Amino acid sequence: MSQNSTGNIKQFNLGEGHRMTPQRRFVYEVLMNSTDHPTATEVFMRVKNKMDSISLATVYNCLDALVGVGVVRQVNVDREPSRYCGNLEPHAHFHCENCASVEDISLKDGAKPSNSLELPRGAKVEKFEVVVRGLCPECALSKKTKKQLN
Amino acid sequence: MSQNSTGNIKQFNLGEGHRMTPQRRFVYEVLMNSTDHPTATEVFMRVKNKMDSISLATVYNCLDALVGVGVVRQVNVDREPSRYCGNLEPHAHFHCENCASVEDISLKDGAKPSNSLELPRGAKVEKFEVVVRGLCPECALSKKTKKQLN
DNA sequence: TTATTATTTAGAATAGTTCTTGATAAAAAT
DNA sequence: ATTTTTATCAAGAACTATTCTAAATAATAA
Repeated sequence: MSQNSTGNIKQFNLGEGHRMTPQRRFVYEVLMNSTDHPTATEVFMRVKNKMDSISLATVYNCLDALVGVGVVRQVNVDREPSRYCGNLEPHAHFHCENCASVEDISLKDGAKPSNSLELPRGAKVEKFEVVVRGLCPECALSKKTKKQLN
Repeated sequence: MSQNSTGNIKQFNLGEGHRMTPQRRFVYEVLMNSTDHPTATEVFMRVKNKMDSISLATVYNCLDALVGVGVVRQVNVDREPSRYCGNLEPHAHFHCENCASVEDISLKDGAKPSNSLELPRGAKVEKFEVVVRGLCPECALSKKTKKQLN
């Protein structure tokens, strides 16, 4: 069973003028049961297993709504397809240039990436996005092995 | 005169099998004379003033070549059009959600954003990208003023 | 000079995302 | 309950930044 089973999904309202529909609930559940930062299309395929009638456009709508309400994060790495993330804790992302996986990176206790920046005086900061690009441990290992064989 | 006048543009080779063509030189000069992180289309328009025959596809080709050689940085914020940056010093970017401008943010002396991250053991880090989103000083001020008027 | 290779150009193609429109469903008002 | 209003869904068209294709051009190597 995944780390957040369907039964444990947090209940919440979407706020004034927004409805919690079955489609939105399924999209939310898929994200809470995923740690691999699926794209909209991947979310679509996973939800479609439970609700065959759902459309890709609806998944985009639902993701927009959930991101807008703040219960889901949108993660962009370069101009690749947007990915979605149910982890609301402040964290960064590691993007593997070989296998294209995206993993969460947690922040060291008390450390803020913003502490190392000379922020513009008077600017109002809304949020930080930190992306680290490179090779994940698995790909770093397999590339090294491959290089040794040549 | 801009901070890097055309006459002061650094000379460089593109390496084995790569040619420094007039198109590439114009694209490079535009970036060295810009601090506003133009998009490919904006670079195209600026180069077109000096070389009317250049095409947008060529600007994309040139930008790719210059980024590949490492004399120019590609900056992505969300999934907006890629922007290009002649500043090779390690730095972060501030993106204004109101006027969509992108400004450089310098790093505090000796500080590395990576120091605040729990990087995956065994990962091979290629580069960091730090984006701060919010309101630039000008927009923060004008929004505050507008709010006071209401 | 000839052959090879890299580059440019214009336009077509691609792909993720957004938009449009009519249908459906939920909530509010009567 | 019934009507009215509003929000959402679904299918496909439209949009747009970027990449690809193919032919022409230019530069380099032989």
